[in-house]
Amino acid sequence: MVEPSKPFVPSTLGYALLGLLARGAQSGYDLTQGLKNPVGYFWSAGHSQIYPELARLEAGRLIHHHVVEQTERPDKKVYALTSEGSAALTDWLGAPTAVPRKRDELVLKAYSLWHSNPAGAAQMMREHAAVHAAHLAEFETRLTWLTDEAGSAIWQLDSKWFGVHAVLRRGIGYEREYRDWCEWMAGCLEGSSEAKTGE
Amino acid sequence: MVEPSKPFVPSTLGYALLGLLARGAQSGYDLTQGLKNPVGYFWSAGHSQIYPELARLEAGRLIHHHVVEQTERPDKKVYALTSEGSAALTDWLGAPTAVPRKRDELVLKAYSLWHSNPAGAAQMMREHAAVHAAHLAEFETRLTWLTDEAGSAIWQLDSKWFGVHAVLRRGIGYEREYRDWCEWMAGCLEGSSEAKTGE
DNA sequence: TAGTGCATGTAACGCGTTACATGATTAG
DNA sequence: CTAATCATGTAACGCGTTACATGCACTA
Repeated sequence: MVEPSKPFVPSTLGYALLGLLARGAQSGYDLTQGLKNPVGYFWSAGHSQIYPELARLEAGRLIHHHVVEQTERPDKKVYALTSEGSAALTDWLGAPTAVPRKRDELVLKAYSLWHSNPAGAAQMMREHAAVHAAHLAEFETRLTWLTDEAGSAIWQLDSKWFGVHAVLRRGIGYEREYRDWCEWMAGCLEGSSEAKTGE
Repeated sequence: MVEPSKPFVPSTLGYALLGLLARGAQSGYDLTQGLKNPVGYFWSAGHSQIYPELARLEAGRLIHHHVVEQTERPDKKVYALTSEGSAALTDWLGAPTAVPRKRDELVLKAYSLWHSNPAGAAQMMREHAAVHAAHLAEFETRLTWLTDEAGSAIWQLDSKWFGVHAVLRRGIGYEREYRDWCEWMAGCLEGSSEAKTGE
C-alpha cells in the first residue's frame, strides 16, 4: 500500500471556501465578496488570505480552476470543487467542532468600567447598542428577502437556502442579545450619572 | 537620538492585565488563573503570552513588580499598577471600541450542512447545546454566588463587583441564545414538526 | 511513583490584518 | 478628474496556540 504521503488538512478558511464553492464555481474575487454576507459574518477573510489558500487547496487537489477570458474585465480564474474536495467538505462537517473562544473588547472594558467615569461609558454602550440594532435589522431584512425568494426551501435540509437561513437565525439571535445587553448596561450607567450631578 | 519617547501602546491583552491588576497586585501566575473565570471567558490568554506582556508593560512603566520570597513555594513577582498604568487603563476605557469579528466554526458548518447527512449533524447540535447549557448553568451559579457575597454592591458602578456582574450577564445571555439556536437547529435536523413553529 | 499545583520563562508555527503592487473600465 | 469596481497577487508584522524547559512541594 502507498504510505499516506501528504494528508493535507485544509485550514478552517479552506473549508469555508469549499463550502462556498459547493454552491457553485466562483473566482477568488467572488469568494472574497461571498465571505462578507451573510456567512462571512461568522467567518471572514480578506483577499490576501483567500488567494494563497485557493492555491493550497488546488495543490491538495480539492479544487481546480480554469481561466475565463474577459474582454472588458480582467481575466479570472474560476474555481470548482473536485470530488475529493466534496468528500473533504463532508468529512469536515461530520468531524467534531471546537467551541469557539470569544474575544470581545467591549465586555473586557465592562469588567473595568468601575475604574472610569460612567457618563462616557453609557454613551459608548448606546453606540454599540445602535450598531447591533442595525445589524439585527439588516439580518431580519435579509431573512424576509430569503423567505420571499426561496419560500419553503429555507426549511428543506437538502437545500442550500437552509444554510443561509440557519446563519441568519444565529445572527439575529446574537445581535438581539448583544443589543439588549448594551442597553441594559447603558441603563445602569445612566442611572448613576443622574445621581452624580457634577462630573 | 532623543526621539520624543515612543508612547508605548499596550495590546488589548495588556489592558486586560491592567484591568486585573487594578483590582489588586498579583503575580503572573495569578493573572493566568484570573484570565479564566469569568473575565477570561471574553478574553483569554495562556501564560506564555502573559509573561512577556508583563515585561513589556513594565518596560513601559505602566506596572512594576517586587519579588516575594516564599519558603514552601517558588518565589514570585507581584505586579502592581503605577499611576501611569492606572491612567492608561482609564484612557483605554474612554477610547472607541471596535465591534469584534466573530469566528464560529459551528455556524460555518451550519451553512454547508445541506451538503451532509442530517442525522449526525443533529447529534452534533445537541452536543453543543449541552455544552452551552452547562456554561449557562455555571454562569448562573456564579451570579448567585456573587449576589450572596457582594449583595447590592453588584449594582454600584464604582464597585469592582459591578464589572463581574456585567460580564456574567453578558455570558448568560450569550450562552442562552447559543443553546437555543443549537436546539432549534437540532429540531430542524431531526425533522420534528415543532421546529417549524419558531418565529 | 505518579500526578497536581505553584511559579516562570522561551521558541516555533500558523493565522489574520494591513499595506504594497498593478492595471483596465465605468460611473459620478 | 476622481472614485469605485473588477481582478490577482506578495510581504511584513503581530497575536495566539502549542510545545519545550525547569524545579520544588504536596497528595493519592
